Amino acid sequence: MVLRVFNTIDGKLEEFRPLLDTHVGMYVCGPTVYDWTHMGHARTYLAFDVIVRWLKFKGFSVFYVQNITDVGHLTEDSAEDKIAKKAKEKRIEPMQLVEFYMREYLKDLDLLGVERPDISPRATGHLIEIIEAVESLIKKEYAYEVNGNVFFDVSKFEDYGMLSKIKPKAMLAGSRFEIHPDKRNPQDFALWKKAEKNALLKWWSPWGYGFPGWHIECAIMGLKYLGSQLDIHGGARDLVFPHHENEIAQCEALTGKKPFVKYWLHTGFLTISGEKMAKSLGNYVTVREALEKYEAEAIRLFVLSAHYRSEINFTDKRLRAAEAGLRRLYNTISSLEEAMEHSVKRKLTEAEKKIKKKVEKLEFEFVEAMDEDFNTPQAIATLFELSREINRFLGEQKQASIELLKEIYEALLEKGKVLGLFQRERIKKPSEKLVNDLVKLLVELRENLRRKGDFELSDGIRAKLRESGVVLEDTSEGCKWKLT
RNA sequence: GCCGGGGUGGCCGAGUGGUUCAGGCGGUGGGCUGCAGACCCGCUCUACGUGGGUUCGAUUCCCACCCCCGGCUCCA
Repeated sequence: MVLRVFNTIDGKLEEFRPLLDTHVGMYVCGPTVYDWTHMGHARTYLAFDVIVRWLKFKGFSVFYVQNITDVGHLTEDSAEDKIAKKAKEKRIEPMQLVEFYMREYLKDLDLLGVERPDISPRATGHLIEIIEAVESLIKKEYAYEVNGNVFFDVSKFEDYGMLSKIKPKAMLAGSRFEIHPDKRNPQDFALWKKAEKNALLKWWSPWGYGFPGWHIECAIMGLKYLGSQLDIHGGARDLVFPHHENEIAQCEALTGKKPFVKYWLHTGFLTISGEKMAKSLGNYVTVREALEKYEAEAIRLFVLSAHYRSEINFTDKRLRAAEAGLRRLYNTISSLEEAMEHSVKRKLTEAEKKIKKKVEKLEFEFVEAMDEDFNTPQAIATLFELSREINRFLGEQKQASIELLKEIYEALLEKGKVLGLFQRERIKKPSEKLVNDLVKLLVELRENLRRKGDFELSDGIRAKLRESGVVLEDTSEGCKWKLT
């Protein structure tokens, strides 16, 4: 079956064919690491995690690059580097701040079960490449230098606006941006910025001390690791303009190869109370906070219960619903595991042939759903249907064929894995608290038996517990216990 | 203002020119249970923003309108 993906650049579904038969070069814009990762970010990375998993499931080899931006991102009001600003506040080295939040970011995604990209290159590790690229763009007359700033001349790039459908002339209409006096045209964007004398983040360049503009780092790292043409480039919707539009301009101007990216994939926003979750709006929930309240796989099920391009609203009710749904799926898995323990080796009965067929049909529907632009909500629906069929089957059968149960079990787990589900450690190690609670319960129960004079049973409990390493001591102040 | 995306049953959320359909959560009735839970079955009124149009037939296509969200150099 063919995979079809929705390409932002022409706004429609297209058959997915990588440039080199089964090899996929994929780039996703990573975070600027100056603060905790929030659920809005997680939504995007979770979506692309499933996209990568599905591509691999389909037999593609995927080379996945996701950058870490650690310089060049400016605040709106003071035009100060976000990282430098925060580092100043905290009185620490900017790269110390970067290192901290980068590690926490990776940890957050690990906790959510997101597979790491193949490489996570950092902007500051590519200053040489960036400077070279800027020089080259100047030489090709796509860029110009004024007072230590280098700008990309948008008027030289004919296709500008092809991704976002924004016309350069119309751009200024609702603009909230103050135009830099050195720009030839208001829509030109900075490739290299002159650094203030006391700037914490600055590097020497042919134009003096400065730092890279926001869009160039992704462009250059994309080219460096994936070549002049990428199969997939992704990110959230808000990156379409200007970030991705500018990447196209820079890369195509630089390499002369079109298109820079074959398939542009963009995720919808995670909202909260119907509004975009964003740092600047202050309405965000960090991944860490979410994980304190909800299990990682419940968060995942919640995110995947809406299509990746749709908006999804973060509410407690929905997370709880996801938890309940997940519990249901896990119940089926447990039932299957239990059934396998007393299954038999024999030919399939009629009922077994029937369930086998149903499972195969639902597996097919799962694949169909995922092939249609990674339709996870529909894929999840087939998982629930599968669960219901299995529950019904197991309820009716006393024993079943071991081969069949194994087959069903593996089918279910495999589909779950593609979505990053059912990875939970199911053999739970008892927590200290649980042991305490259980022993306390037994002790109380035993006290009741002793009061009733049932010493045979109460002594039996004591003996059994001793075998398990729990020693009970009946004292005048009541029963005390300890572990051997 | 310009440009996108969207409005589906109590809540969430897929989908489609037509006959049985999503799916989940919640509620409710029943089955199974000594009870509870899990699980299964049923129900949750004419579900598809409003008004037109095309069509034998539209939630799905076209037009207009209303509302929501987003982008228009901070953003995943």
